[in-house]
Parts: sequence; structure tokens; C-alpha cells
Amino acid sequence: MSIAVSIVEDDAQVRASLVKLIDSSPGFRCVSQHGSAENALSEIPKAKSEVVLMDINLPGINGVECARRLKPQLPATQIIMLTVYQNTEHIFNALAAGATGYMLKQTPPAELLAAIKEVHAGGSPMSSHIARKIVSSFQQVAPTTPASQSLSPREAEVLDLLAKGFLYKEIAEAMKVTYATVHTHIRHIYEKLHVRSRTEAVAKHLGQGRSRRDPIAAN
Amino acid sequence: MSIAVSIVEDDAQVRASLVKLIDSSPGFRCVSQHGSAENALSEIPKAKSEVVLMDINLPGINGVECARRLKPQLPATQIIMLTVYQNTEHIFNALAAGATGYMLKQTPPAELLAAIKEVHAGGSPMSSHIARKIVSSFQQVAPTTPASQSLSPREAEVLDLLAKGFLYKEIAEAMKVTYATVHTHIRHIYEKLHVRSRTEAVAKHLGQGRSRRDPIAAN
DNA sequence: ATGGTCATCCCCAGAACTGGCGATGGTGGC
DNA sequence: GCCACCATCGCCAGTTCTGGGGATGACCAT
Repeated sequence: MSIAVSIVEDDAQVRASLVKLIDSSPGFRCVSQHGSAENALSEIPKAKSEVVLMDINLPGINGVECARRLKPQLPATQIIMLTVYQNTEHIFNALAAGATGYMLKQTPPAELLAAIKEVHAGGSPMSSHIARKIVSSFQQVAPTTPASQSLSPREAEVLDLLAKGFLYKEIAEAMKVTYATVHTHIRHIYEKLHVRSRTEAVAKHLGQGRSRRDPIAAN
Repeated sequence: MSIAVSIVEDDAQVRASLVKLIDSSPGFRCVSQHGSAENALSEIPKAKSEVVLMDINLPGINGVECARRLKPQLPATQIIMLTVYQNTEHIFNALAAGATGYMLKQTPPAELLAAIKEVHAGGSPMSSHIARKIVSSFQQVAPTTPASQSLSPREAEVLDLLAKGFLYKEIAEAMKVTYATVHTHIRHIYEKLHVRSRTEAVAKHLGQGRSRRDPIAAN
């Protein structure tokens, strides 16, 4: 059986060419198309689509919000965001909203079809640079902090663990050294970073957090 | 110029076939091979490799730990974990340790070479099911932040100052209250955020922290 | 071989934090 | 009125950090 695809895209031309691509490719069929999130929200639940290609930049309700509302009703339906936005903010929001794939609009047709197959098979298709950004977010700290340049590898390790809130003794255990060694490393870190407490060091480490932004908006 | 690859794998047979694959493929060259993490840690920094294929299950120091120690020294080197483990724990740890790719050992040779190219080009190659697991983790992570929402205005103020590394007495002065009041606010903050130290609170506040003590509330 | 950096370990004392136990008012909802 | 929350203040004991003073051995470069 072919994969049932729905398309949400406000630009009629782009939409038409996506529909054409899907319908003319064996193994795929386009079961519905929508020019707005509002239309998609009311129609897609009836369409029994397996995969939704969702533009982010829609008038009115945007694609991310549309995905967020659609997903609870249709947990089995896979949503691939299709967009020109590469910034981390959009990517995270889309994934958090329930999208399982994130492809750029410039993706060649063949890859797009492959992405639909992949998401349908349980994968999470995404452009390689998108993947890197997501992976980076898992990583602890950028190795580019100017001051931490002068830190020795071991000291940098300690600072990473400090930043996660570990106690001295826990750091000691994690690094398989004694409390005394951790203590010494930390004194050296403080000297090099010109700080007088772990929190200052961490704040400096986590990116010069001198200017506070809205903590609520952080997510 | 071909891509310089290092291989860390304890099984001599597997290692040999990987070396052979790399060296016999145009565009790739194997600059070093290592049967243990210890050997890898001392040799890879000299090898100037661009991409490291790292087995997770090594005797002694494991591959994740090896990656964690290697990465600070060689921030430009891309590490691809190569393993049989598909569980979220291992994936997450490996990525947090600095790996940029995560492939299963059963990956066909052609795909493995493609993954090396991809990581070298700035991507993050991973098997499709791995990608899905990573994306899923964002979906659990997403619908959150009720924690800092529940902080009262005054508590939020304290947390801000805490994050900048101020001492209790300095916070007291800045907010024109006594040390005791600051103390109470901070205890309430810790309760609400499920943390046990100022650094954990700050890490969580700055959005970097996955607290080890309370993974449920960790966002 | 000498000096520098790094990593490891030790002791000690004072400062700072953490977490119990309180308490008093004020405000706002039901 | 009562209850929940907030903001303010207090005491006390125990834990953890911070910052001095050391030390050793390894490695690397001059």
C-alpha cells in the first residue's frame, strides 16, 4: 500500500508542485492538501494521512502551532516540517511540538520522498546540518569560551562537572581522583577565570550570562 | 585531500576490516588504529585525525569516556560512535560526551563511508531509528518549564542574583532585606526546582542543566 | 638539568551554604 | 472567617566551599 501524505503549504504554486511530486511517485499518494493551518486542523483528522508535510511559515496559525495541535489527535501520524528556517529556535520548537522530521525546502525531490519513507518506517529524517544542531544541543559546553582556553584538559573537565551542580566529592568520584585533587583543580580554575565562587565560574562558563533574559521564555 | 580517519575498536578482526574498508576507499585514509581507549587517548592527539570511529564497548575505559576525554583536546575532530547499543541511555551519553555521529555496527560499508563524509562536512550521521530516539527526547523535554513559572517574583529575583555569583549577603544588600530572608527564598527555590545547591539551580535556570538528582523534573 | 606546566595528593581554618525548626504580617480567594 | 501563598525575619547544626600553606612525580622544552 502506498503512503498517505497530506500537504500543508500556503503558497499555491509550491503546494501544487508538492502534490504533483507525491502523486506521480509510485508508493505515495496525496490524500489532502491545505492552504492554511486552520483548514489543516479541521480536515487532516478526517483524511487518515500517515505523513504530513508541514510548512512552518503559514499565515494565521503557524506550522509549529498546527503540529502541536494536530499531534495529540493523531499520535500515529508523522509530521515533517518543511521550511527555509535553519535556526535552532525553530528546529527545537518544531520537534517539541511533535514533528518527527525537519527538512529544508530546498531539498531535492528524491530526498524528500526518501524522507517520507524514512519517517514512515520509524526514522527521523533531517538535513545533515539540522542533525548537527540537534546533536550539539546535547553537548555540554562550547569549547570556544575565551578564558577556558587557558584551562588544562583536566580543569575543563572539572568545570563541566561543576556546571552540572556536582559536589566536590561527586566530581572526585566521577573523575576517579581524590577530593584534594578536585579542590586543587578548582582553585586553579578560579585563579584563571578570576572568580571567587563556583557559581561565578559556571556563569562565565555557560556564556557570559551577565544579561538576564526572560527565564520563562527560555522554553 | 582524503579524510584522515582513526579507528578505536578492541576486536582485532573487526578493527582490521574497518581499516581495510577505509584504506581501500578513495577519499579516505586510515591514519591510526587503536585496540584500547588508553592507547587511543595517547596516540590520537598525535595522529591529526579528522574523524574517529569509536567502539563503545571497550575493555577498561569505554568509548564514551574516551570520547569525553578526547574531545576537549581535539575540538575539531569528529567522533562517530560505532556500536550495537540502541538504548537511549548510551546514545545520550555518547552525544553528551562529544560524539557527533552514532551508527550501529551492522551499518553497511557504503553507509559507513557516507557517514564519515557527512560528519566531516558538518553533519551528524546516525541511523534512522537513533535519530527518532533523539527527536523523541525533545518531545518529552519540550512541554515544560512549569518549574521556574512557579517561582514567585521575589524568588525569581534572588535566582537571578544567585546566577550572577553573588553571595547571600550581597543579595541581601542588593534587595534590601536581611540575610535570613534571602536564605528562606533560596530554600523555597531549591524546593521548587528540586535541586540541592545553587549551582544546580543556576544550571537549570540558564537552561543548560540536566540535573542528575531529579531527572523527572529536570526538563 | 633546569624551569614550566600539569596532575595528583595532603592539612588546616574560616567563610559560606544547606536544611531543619520556627515566627510575624499582608494579600487574596472561597 | 479560614486557608493558601507570599515576603519578611530568626536560631542552630551540620556540610560544603574557599583559600592559604605545602608536597611529589611526569612530561616537555630549552
